[in-house]
Amino acid sequence: MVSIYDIAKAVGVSASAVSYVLSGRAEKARISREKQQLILDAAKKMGYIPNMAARKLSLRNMTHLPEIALCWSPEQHPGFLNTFIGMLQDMTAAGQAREMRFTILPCRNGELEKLGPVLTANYYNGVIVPAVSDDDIEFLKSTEIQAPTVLLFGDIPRYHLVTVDNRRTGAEVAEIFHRHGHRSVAVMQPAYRQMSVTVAQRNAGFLESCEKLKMDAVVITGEPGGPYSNRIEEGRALAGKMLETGKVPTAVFIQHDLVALGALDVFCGKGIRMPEDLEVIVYGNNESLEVHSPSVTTVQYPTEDIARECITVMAELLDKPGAEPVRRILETPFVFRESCPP
Amino acid sequence: MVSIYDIAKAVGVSASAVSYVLSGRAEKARISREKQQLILDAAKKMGYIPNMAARKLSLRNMTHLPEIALCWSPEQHPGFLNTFIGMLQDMTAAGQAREMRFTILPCRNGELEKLGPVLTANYYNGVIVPAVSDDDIEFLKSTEIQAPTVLLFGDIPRYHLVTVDNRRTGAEVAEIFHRHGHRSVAVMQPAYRQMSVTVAQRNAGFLESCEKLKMDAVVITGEPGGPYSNRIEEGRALAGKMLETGKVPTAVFIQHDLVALGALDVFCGKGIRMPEDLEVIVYGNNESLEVHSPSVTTVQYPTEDIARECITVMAELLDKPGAEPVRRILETPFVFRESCPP
DNA sequence: GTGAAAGCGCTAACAC
DNA sequence: GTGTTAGCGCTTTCAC
Repeated sequence: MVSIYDIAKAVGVSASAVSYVLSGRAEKARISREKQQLILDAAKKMGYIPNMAARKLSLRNMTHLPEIALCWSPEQHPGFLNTFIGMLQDMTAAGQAREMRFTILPCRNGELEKLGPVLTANYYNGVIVPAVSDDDIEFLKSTEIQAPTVLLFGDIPRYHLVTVDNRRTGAEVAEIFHRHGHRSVAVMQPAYRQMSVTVAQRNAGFLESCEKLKMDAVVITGEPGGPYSNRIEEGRALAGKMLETGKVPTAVFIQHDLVALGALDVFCGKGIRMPEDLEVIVYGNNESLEVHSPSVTTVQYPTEDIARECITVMAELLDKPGAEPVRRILETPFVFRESCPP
Repeated sequence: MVSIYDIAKAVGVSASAVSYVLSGRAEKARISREKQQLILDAAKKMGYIPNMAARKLSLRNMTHLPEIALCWSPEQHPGFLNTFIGMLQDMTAAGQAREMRFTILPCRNGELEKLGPVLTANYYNGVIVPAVSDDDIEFLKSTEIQAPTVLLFGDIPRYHLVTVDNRRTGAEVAEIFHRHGHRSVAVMQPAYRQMSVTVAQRNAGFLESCEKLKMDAVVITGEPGGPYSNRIEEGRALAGKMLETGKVPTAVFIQHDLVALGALDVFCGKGIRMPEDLEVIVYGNNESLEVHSPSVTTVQYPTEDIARECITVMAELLDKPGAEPVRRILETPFVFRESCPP
């Protein structure tokens, strides 16, 4: 890394001159025009990038805020990040949580391991991690993160946890279908490069309950790398697959909102009436499920609650570190609509 | 701010002992159990929060990445943040952009001013700002940000800009309506706490073209603080408002995807046929507009292109600072569907 | 106009 | 086991 000293040496001036020029306060020290240009050119040529850690450290007037790493995969729940930022803004504005700075560490599902060095280097005052796949959980288990760490999924005793009970959600959907007299049901889910543990848990909960309740259940899954350009297309394909099943189920639990939009489109196109011919429950928050015709019964991942809880827990942990690991299991509300009345 | 020295003094040990204990390397220095506990307790009681700037500075083995501030308002395009992170991940993985760290500075529309101190303190190697309201633009104009700064909206000559031509989009919609023989049209937009400049620009472009083309145009807008629980409800209300208009327009440009979902729901409910009775073009990316019945013609905010360009520009700026301000105006593609065929 | 030097809070090598 | 000390890269005061 090139520092102001390197530049100073190259140009033949002192480090402070470089500092003045590069932080735009040249006139304050009345550095000569030519010298300024020399320094600027050298900095550019040498690829100088100011070291913010050093800058912050020496800027004593500014209070330093805790820095939290938010590991994030774009494959996650797409609206969560936005909700999270909104909640942070609201809570700090209302004085409900101390101020913090969130830095996003992008990371694909299953590739949390790549963040290993950053996470273990104690670079952040806190860490928020969605442990989305088995590999991620494995990695976290084998890694000792010093900073207070809040998991969004994946239960590891020594870390804090803010999550929902996916298995129970799956089971509840099965119970509703059973109560409605269905004998043959299905669960539909898109393909994941690395199986998402949350999907797998809901799936397992659903299938277990089906077995207990003596309902036939088929699993309809996309193929990783299948010929779908997006989740809606995948939903269309999966709906086709479901309708080709020998005994077409009379109720289906669709685990992804966009997949649902595609599948519903196919169902409607084939004249399948919902809920009369087919009851549908969707796991997802996409607002359009509300205005769809028929309107769609959903189970919601409670993004706002999760975000609020996450921020609260993190804020508390910063103030009293070393607290006993917290486990907050939040409610996943059912919103009953036409596609599957209560 | 309490430092390890404060703790050391309070407990009566050396700072290095405190450092060892608090960063979990107590056994490495073989600090006695009791002393560890003493230090831990004191840190907790005194509300110690490690200063990450100091930590990073002294951890010499780790390379420091440029830190970019991403000012963000949750009222923005909701999926953009996610797209942005995905794009960042993809581009750095593919070696198309140097690695960077993005820190999110939450900030409501029109309240950019509150970030003034952070932005002008040279705390970040780069800044990305959506200047969404007139107040924001005013603030940016009057502020001198040293770090390379990329605007997502709002044209300020000394900063870089990656954006779309909203005025032209509005004009193009009007031209399409005119070509289709409409004489009476409408533009519909939700309420904003602070008027969004992008909405205002599309609005202006639309109205100007309407005037030029001699079409009657009404503006249907939500009231700030109106009785809508969400954008879909607001769309329903606005649709009602539109239908009460003396001369109901035969084509409408809806500036928000969720508002559109609400409005379309009302139109469908009233038996209004699209496109026969009413042509609809929506500004928005919500996927459900594709599967809506009728499917909806949209103009898309090109999130992926914007994100890619933004990252590219920022990466280049880091390597050669002081470059001439860049202006990248990206295309907003029309996707023609049933609600308004080409 | 310019450079030397102190110090921001922390880590880690080293001496005791 | 524990304390001393030398930086990390930068800003800023102060002497020249």
